[in-house]
Amino acid sequence: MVKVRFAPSPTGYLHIGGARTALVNYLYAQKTGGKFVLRIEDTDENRSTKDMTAAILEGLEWLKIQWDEGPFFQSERKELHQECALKLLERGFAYRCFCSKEEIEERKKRLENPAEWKYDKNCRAISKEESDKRAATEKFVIRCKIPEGKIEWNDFVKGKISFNSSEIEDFVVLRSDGSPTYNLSVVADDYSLGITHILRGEDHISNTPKQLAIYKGLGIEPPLFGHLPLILGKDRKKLSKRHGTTSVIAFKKEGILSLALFNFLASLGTNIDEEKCLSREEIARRFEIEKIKKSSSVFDYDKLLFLNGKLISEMDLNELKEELKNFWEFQEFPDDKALAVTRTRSRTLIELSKNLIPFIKEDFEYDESSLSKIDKEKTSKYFGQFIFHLEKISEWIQDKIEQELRGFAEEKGLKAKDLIHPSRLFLVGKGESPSIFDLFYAMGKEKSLRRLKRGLNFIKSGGKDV
RNA sequence: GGCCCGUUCGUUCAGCGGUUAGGACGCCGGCCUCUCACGCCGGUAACACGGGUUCGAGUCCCGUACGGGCUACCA
Repeated sequence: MVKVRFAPSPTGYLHIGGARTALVNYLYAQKTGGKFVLRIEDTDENRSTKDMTAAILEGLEWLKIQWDEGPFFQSERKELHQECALKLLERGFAYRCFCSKEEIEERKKRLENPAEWKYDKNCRAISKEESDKRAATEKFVIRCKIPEGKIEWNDFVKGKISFNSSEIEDFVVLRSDGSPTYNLSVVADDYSLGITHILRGEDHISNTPKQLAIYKGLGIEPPLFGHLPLILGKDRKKLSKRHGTTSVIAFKKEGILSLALFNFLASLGTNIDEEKCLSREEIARRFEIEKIKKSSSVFDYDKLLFLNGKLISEMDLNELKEELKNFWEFQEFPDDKALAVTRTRSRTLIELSKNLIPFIKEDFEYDESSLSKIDKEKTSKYFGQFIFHLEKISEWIQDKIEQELRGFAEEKGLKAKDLIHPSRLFLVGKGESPSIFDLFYAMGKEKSLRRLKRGLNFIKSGGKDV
């Protein structure tokens, strides 16, 4: 059975790149009926925090990327990792290295090009007896012995990838303080958890030969590897957790819907529909790991907004209401009619809620430029009568309102616009809104007339609210 | 610098030896119209370059250029 994992290190919020990796793993597990494991790689004492762990879980939960097992914490599995290091040592695939950091630094500096430094295998030659003896009194690290030849694997995203062993140094698997190093922990955990496929960012490609060496040293079968192209920012640089604006939770706060982000992430590098939002189930059904692109893609916020806007206009109304609640700060909640006329012109929940405010809040301000555009003279002269006409309407629906408005305009020799524009400004405080008749209808007779009267007073008093 | 990976419109996804190189976002224009959106219609725009292989190459191979990743007793 397929078993995959997402193994973030809690040194920052869940960002877009991590979420994408998690998503691909999740989708692959869903598609194959396998299991998806969550493991927190919190072995970096200094940088890992509980808060960040919680933040990552929050991000995953919000996106509804559900894991089947875990979260496991790498920091709680140190003994296992150490056992593996010892086993490597016993089997002769690792050795103690007594070189101090200073000594290494010294030798490195002597190189014509220190950047090309790789551990010089100085301690590989030390005999077992001597090593055991020195171990009692000296500090040491354990290094993995990289075998001669080539290390290669058939990456199921990238195809065949090959490294020359000479390019890989005998890296540290166990530090001088006895703590395991990343590559060792990963292998030990992936193996003990029974991970069958490792799907991770391509920034891990260079770790793979090292991990393969450990698998070999341990005498165990390695899983299959697939390296996903990275998601790049507009500058075509790796999108990283250092870019605060890429945090998943930040998108939530910006009024992006979880399903929209889910769709957007799923569409990157895959042939999954990007014209409209699909359900999570449908995405999993369509997901094909073999079709993931080899090249990286740029994060396009406009596309996300498009998807989000589309979802807002088309999703189930009750669900939309639930989502909106997180962004709504007034006691009274807008009704279905108000939602119906504003949703198609809102790309985020924040926009939606802004568009809805005039339906609830009475004392909004009038937009300066829209205010300057209306004819104050005509408005003062005719609006009182216009309001009077509206008041007479018994059945408050679009057709009747329109009939009345146009009729009144004609009667007074006005253009419909002369009534529509001020009405719009008085109803929502700005120059843009749904169709005026829809707006009147959605707002209801009572509220509409109250706003109209307030507006008229405002104009008559020369710009003072009364 | 070294090693690894990549390269189709500005962005994104198709195309998997023979296509007028297609869709979407964005942008531009039009329709609708009371505004802004939505929607609909139309337009703009790409196979990085050079060699091969082949009757024929965006599709296969090799270089070059460019881009990215990694290069810790971090994960």
